[in-house]
Amino acid sequence: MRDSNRPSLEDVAALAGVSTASISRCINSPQKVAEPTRQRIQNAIETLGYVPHFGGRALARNRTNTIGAIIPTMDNAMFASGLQAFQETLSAAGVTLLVGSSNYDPDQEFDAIRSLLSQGADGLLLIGAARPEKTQAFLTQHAVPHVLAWCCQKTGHSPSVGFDNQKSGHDITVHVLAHGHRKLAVICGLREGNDRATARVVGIKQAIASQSDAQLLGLEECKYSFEEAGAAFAQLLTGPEKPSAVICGSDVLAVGALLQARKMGLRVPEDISITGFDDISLAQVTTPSLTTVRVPQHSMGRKAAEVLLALLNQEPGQNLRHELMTTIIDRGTLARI
Amino acid sequence: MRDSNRPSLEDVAALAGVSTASISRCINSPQKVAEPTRQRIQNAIETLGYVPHFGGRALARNRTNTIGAIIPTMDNAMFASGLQAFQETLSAAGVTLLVGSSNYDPDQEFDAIRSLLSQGADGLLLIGAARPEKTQAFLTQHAVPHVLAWCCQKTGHSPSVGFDNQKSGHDITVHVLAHGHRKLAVICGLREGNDRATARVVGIKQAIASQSDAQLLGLEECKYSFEEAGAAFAQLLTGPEKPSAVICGSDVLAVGALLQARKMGLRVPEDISITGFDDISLAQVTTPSLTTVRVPQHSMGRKAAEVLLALLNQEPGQNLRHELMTTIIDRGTLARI
DNA sequence: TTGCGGTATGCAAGCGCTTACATTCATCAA
DNA sequence: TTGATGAATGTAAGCGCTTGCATACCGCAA
Repeated sequence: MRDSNRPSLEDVAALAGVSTASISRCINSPQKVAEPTRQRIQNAIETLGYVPHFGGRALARNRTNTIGAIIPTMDNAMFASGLQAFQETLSAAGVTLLVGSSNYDPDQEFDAIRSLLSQGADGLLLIGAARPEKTQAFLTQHAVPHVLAWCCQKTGHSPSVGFDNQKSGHDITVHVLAHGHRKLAVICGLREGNDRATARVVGIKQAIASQSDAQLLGLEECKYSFEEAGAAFAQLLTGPEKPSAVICGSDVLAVGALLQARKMGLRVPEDISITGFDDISLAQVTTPSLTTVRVPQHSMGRKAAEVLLALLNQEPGQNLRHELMTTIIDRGTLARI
Repeated sequence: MRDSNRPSLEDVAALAGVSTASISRCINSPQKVAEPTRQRIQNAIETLGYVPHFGGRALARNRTNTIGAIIPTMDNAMFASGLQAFQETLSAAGVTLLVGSSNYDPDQEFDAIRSLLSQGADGLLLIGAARPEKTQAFLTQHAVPHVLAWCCQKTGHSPSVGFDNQKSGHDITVHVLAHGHRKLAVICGLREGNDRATARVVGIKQAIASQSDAQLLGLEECKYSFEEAGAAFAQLLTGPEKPSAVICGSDVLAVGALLQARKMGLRVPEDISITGFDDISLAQVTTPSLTTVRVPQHSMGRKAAEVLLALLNQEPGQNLRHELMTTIIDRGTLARI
């Protein structure tokens, strides 16, 4: 789009025989322009194939109609469908999505934030609530409109759309305990800088602690990959006491564990139970399919977009904290003892 | 970022005691500015927390350093990891990614193209080669730098980075035939407007045709969902003759078929073989895991970004057509007869 | 000392659009 | 008929940045 013969407002104005102001009005608030003129302008626009110049517009309006989202990764499906819903909602409102990824690294996230803002993002979608002081300060200093997703803020000042990770971790654990399991183990993602993973574990531990005869035999942290999760699973089974259930902080981890269990000749759930978290499409596909926690990704993405748009349009009286509910999906990897 | 107290170049200039031109130079080509001045400017920038204004810059330069990608959907993992690699490569070059989605609909794709361009995208990533005349004309008329991915163009004038869908469809079919299968059936995505799906089927049919005693018992088209694929699979088994192998145009379809087969009490691959396409993570997770065609998503995404960047920088002598190779991954859903 | 070449910096003209304000013109009540 | 009113349009001043050109300055050879 850098052909020098790109038509400008002026060209359209000349063709239509009106001033540039009228063209601009015709585009941005058509009702301010008389019908016949509007027709003439429309024609001129079409014959020239005129498209408003983004930079000019952004400069004059001081607004880009662009929103940035920074997600840990698109590689696994953990965020994909939430992001898809987010994008669709924005798109329907004429706003475009800029994406950046952080690879679960706070520094990379900070860079991505700066980069997206310098690319003109009017607002941001961020995952989770925990971030370094530096990042937080930057957001505050620049008064960046933003919403946090995949988490829910009871306190703090950022709008958020998500669910209570700790409670969900607690819930699934209670569910596992209710199935009679007493010797548990946990596989979770790297918790440093990842408040969702951290909160889930807190919830899990809490539930275990409140059941006097239950014990946590081991906890392994690893990256979100089948291989690492498999290794973590193997590690958990090296001790003298074997867990009867392994609670995983994500479906990706659970699937890695499941695959490894099979490799080790363990039957799931007869020999050992495994639970996941997220309910991404992987979960319904394994054999047996995964008992897991369903996260309402789609509605979360949509709602997050709505909140952010409301924020940008300064719509008053909006509820800026949305807590969505997770559900336990009972499938085949959790046995009753 | 629309706080009125956002510092501008002028503010920085005042603080540093130099002209705005020097600041601009200091940012864009530091070697043109003497060391002590540069120091002073840097300080000023930091203390003010100055960030260049995107619109101003875009206007003056007539370039946004932004690239748009329009993919059918992020919902399933089919494009996610390619997109991730694309984004990472762009990001390393200081370019930001805008995303749009088409839902496999040419009209939506056209809208997305216009929208991304009007958002200032310097170039575009598009999936596949087939698009309506209208869209094609638009791209040509506006001289939009773009690269096609997930396909490879032998002719035509658009740069492309991808693989030969037809050949890959042919290959997997030959592979199936080599396992002794003679009664085949196919499940593919909706082919209208989807040249990848179409080409794969062409390749499949071609391979079947060249083996005189092989026959194609049926072909079902459906959306990329487990449910629809399951229904398609069931449909294929209603005829008097049953296929011994079902070739699927995507892993999502294959998994849907696999799930349905199990539901119908069919053992895979003993009673019926199933093959997939794409090798997304789903494929290694099912039981048995999926025999499929691996698409080099990651290198495709990276390469596509490289080509597009070269295009934008007018780097000469670049090879603008890249054909990557697919590989057949033999896992557990294809039996030898 | 003078003049030259080269480097560091400043000046100011845009880039394409939006919008407050000014102008024009038709309409209508007094 | 006249002045007030308001709708439709035009005028022109920016928005914040880049960049070609002009200027100032320095060191050095003649």
